Amino acid sequence: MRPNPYLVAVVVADQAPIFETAVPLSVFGVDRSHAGAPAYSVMPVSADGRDAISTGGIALGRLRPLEEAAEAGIVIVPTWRDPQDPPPERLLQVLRACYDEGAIVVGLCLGAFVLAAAGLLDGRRATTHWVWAGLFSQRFPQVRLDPAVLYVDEGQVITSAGTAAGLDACLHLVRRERGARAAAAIARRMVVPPHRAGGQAQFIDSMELNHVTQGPLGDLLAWMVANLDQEITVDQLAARLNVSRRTFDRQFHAVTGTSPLRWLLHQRVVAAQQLLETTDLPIDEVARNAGFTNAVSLRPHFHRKVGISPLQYRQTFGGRDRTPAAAANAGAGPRRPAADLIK
DNA sequence: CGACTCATCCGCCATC
DNA sequence: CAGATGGCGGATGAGT
Repeated sequence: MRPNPYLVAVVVADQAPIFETAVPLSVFGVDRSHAGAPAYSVMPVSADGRDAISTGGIALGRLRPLEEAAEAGIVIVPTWRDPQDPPPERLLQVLRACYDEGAIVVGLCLGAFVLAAAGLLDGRRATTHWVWAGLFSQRFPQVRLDPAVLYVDEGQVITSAGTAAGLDACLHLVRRERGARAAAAIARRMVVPPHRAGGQAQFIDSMELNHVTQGPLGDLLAWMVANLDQEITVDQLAARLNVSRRTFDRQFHAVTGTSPLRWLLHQRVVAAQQLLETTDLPIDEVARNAGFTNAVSLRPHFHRKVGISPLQYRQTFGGRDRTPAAAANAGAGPRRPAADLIK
């Protein structure tokens, strides 16, 4: 049987947080067809073969058997109870079968761990909640983790960063499959932006950064952020820690989930975003201040991470149009922590 | 664009 | 032995 592209199976797991679980149910499970949204239907399936107890002890019942996910054209694992807890083999088999039948498989937040365990991310790019990036890359070295972005679209497989980024991924999927108008209709009803620019690193402030990585490497990361306009080579960084180049690469990867250069590049794009928002410096000047040689080298990186050009970004987020949120973001000093913006 | 150069980065293996 | 370290080399990819 061909999977139905308008049927969305959501894998509900016992002990999984309710917010993340609710994200795909809210995007796909509410009929907004009168507002121009596509008429999806949602089928919650049980990851464990029983009712699920979620955050606050709320019971989620009337879940369908896992196997019925085979009918769905989209299968979403919205989160998982604990990244340390291996998913049941049966769940992994079902996900692989759905994939083989042509369904789009989505792992939001910790759901990326489940997709990776099923082998669906091997050799592909993916993301997950930044707190677990180190663990993820350690556990799944065959997956190319990008802990900096909100979501990664690999065609038949999509993964997203933590919590609210699941919304971005779901809306992206709607936009991709059904068009921008359909996605906008849903976003408008949910009162969220149809497309958020910038990656999840914008929600990691320097304090959190040191929290995750105390010690000499944490200091080094802080130093890198403070000296983005300098030319930084990996050999230099290794020398600063008094370890060999190879060991540095390994330690850096274990902590951040990425390689030094990719991490640095991302910080530079974020710095450029901030400068575009808060200053009127010419793009070339912005590029140099963020550590790029000129505007030409900034552009492709910026576009790849943010999705729009630096100039478009300034026109959208910079200048006099200061929403309260933008003003809060634009302040000097460390960026706001994730909680303030997501809650 | 395409060709070229060079740093990066990651698997592999020896060593501590 | 177990685990961390470091050197080597080749594929990759960024910059010119």
